[in-house]
Amino acid sequence: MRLTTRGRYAVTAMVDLALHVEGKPVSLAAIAERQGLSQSYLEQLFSKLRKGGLVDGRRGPGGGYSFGRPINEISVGDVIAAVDETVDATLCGGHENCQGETRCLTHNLWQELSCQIQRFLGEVSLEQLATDAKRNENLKNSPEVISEQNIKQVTFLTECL
Amino acid sequence: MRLTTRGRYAVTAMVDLALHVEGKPVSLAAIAERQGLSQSYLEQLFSKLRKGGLVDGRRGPGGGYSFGRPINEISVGDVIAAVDETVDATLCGGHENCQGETRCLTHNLWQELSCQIQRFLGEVSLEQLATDAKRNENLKNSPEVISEQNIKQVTFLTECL
DNA sequence: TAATTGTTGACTAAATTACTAGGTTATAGG
DNA sequence: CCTATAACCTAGTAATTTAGTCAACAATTA
Repeated sequence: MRLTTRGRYAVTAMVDLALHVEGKPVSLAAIAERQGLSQSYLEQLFSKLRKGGLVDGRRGPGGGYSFGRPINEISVGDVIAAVDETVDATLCGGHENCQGETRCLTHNLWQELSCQIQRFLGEVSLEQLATDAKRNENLKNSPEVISEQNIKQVTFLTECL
Repeated sequence: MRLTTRGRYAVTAMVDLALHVEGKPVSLAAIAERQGLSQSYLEQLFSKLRKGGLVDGRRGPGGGYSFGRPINEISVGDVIAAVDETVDATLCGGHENCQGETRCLTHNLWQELSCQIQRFLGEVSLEQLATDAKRNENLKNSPEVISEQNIKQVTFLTECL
C-alpha cells in the first residue's frame, strides 16, 4: 500500500469526472484544465484506471471518459490501488530469506495493518466525495441551505479537525 | 500524508523495540540484526523519532533506545508522521495559485480524507501491535493457548482477509 | 583509558515521480 | 471520404525520494 500525491491526482480527477458526467463522457483536456493538472500525466493515470475497469474510454469527437461501474461501487481505495499497482510481495512472501521468526512476525504484522488501511479506504466511495463536493459548492452560494440528507456528510467532514 | 516502506521500517523497528525493552535500552545494532535492516538507515530514522519525542537515546556501553512515553500513547500514525515529516501544505495553502473554485474544492476534499486516514492510524497503538506480535509467537509454541484478554486482538487481525 | 553506543553530516546508486513530446488509432460530423 | 477530435501508446527526462554507505565525533560505562 502506497499513498502519495499520485493517488491524490487520481482521486481528484475521478471526483471531477463524477461532478461533470451527465450522459456524455468527459475529456481529459477538460479535467486537466479545471484541476490544473498535466493532461499527458492524466492520460497515463487513466490508462491504469481503464485497465482496472474503473473507467471507460470513448474516442473521437465528443468522446472522453465515463465510469466503468456506478460511483457508489468505486472506492477511494480502488482508485489508489489502480494507479499504484504495488503488488508489494516484499520480503519473505513464503520464500527463502525469512530467517528468524521475528522478521516474519513483524512482516505479517505490517501486512495486516496495511490491509486494515485498505479496508478503511475501501469504505469511502466516490459518490460520497462527490456529494461532499457538491454540498460545499452549494454552501458557498447559499450557506443557509443544508438539507437533512446531507447532515451525515457534514459530520463526515467536520468530525476531523 | 505519505505511506511507504520507510514508514514500515520505522513501525517494524518500534515494535521490535517494544518487544525487547525491559528496564534496559535496546541498541540499534540488535534491532538491525533481528529485523534484517540497515543499522545506518535505522540511525537516520531514529534520529527523527527522537526529535519527535517518541524515543530516548542513551549512549555508551549498555546504552540504546527506550520509549519517550508509554507505548499505549504512541500510535502508528505518530511513528509514520515522525519519519515522513510531510508538512504537505501542497498547492493553494491559502495562497495565490488557487484559481477556479473547483481546484480548491477537491483540494480541501483530499485534505479531509488524509485527515481521516491519519485519524485511523492514530487509533492503532504500538502496545496493540506488540501484544499481537507476542500472541502470534505464543501461538507458534503452543497453539491452543488463547487467553480471553487476547480475543479482541485476534478479531483485529482476522477480520481482515 | 578503551570499548561501546548514540549522534551527526556528507555523499550516492537506484528507483520513483511528475512530467513532456510525439506518435497511432478510432470516431463523429460535415 | 475528409478532418477534427479525442483516446491510446511509447519513449524519454529532470527532479526528487529512497535506501542506503562511510566517516567522524560525543558521551558513557567498565
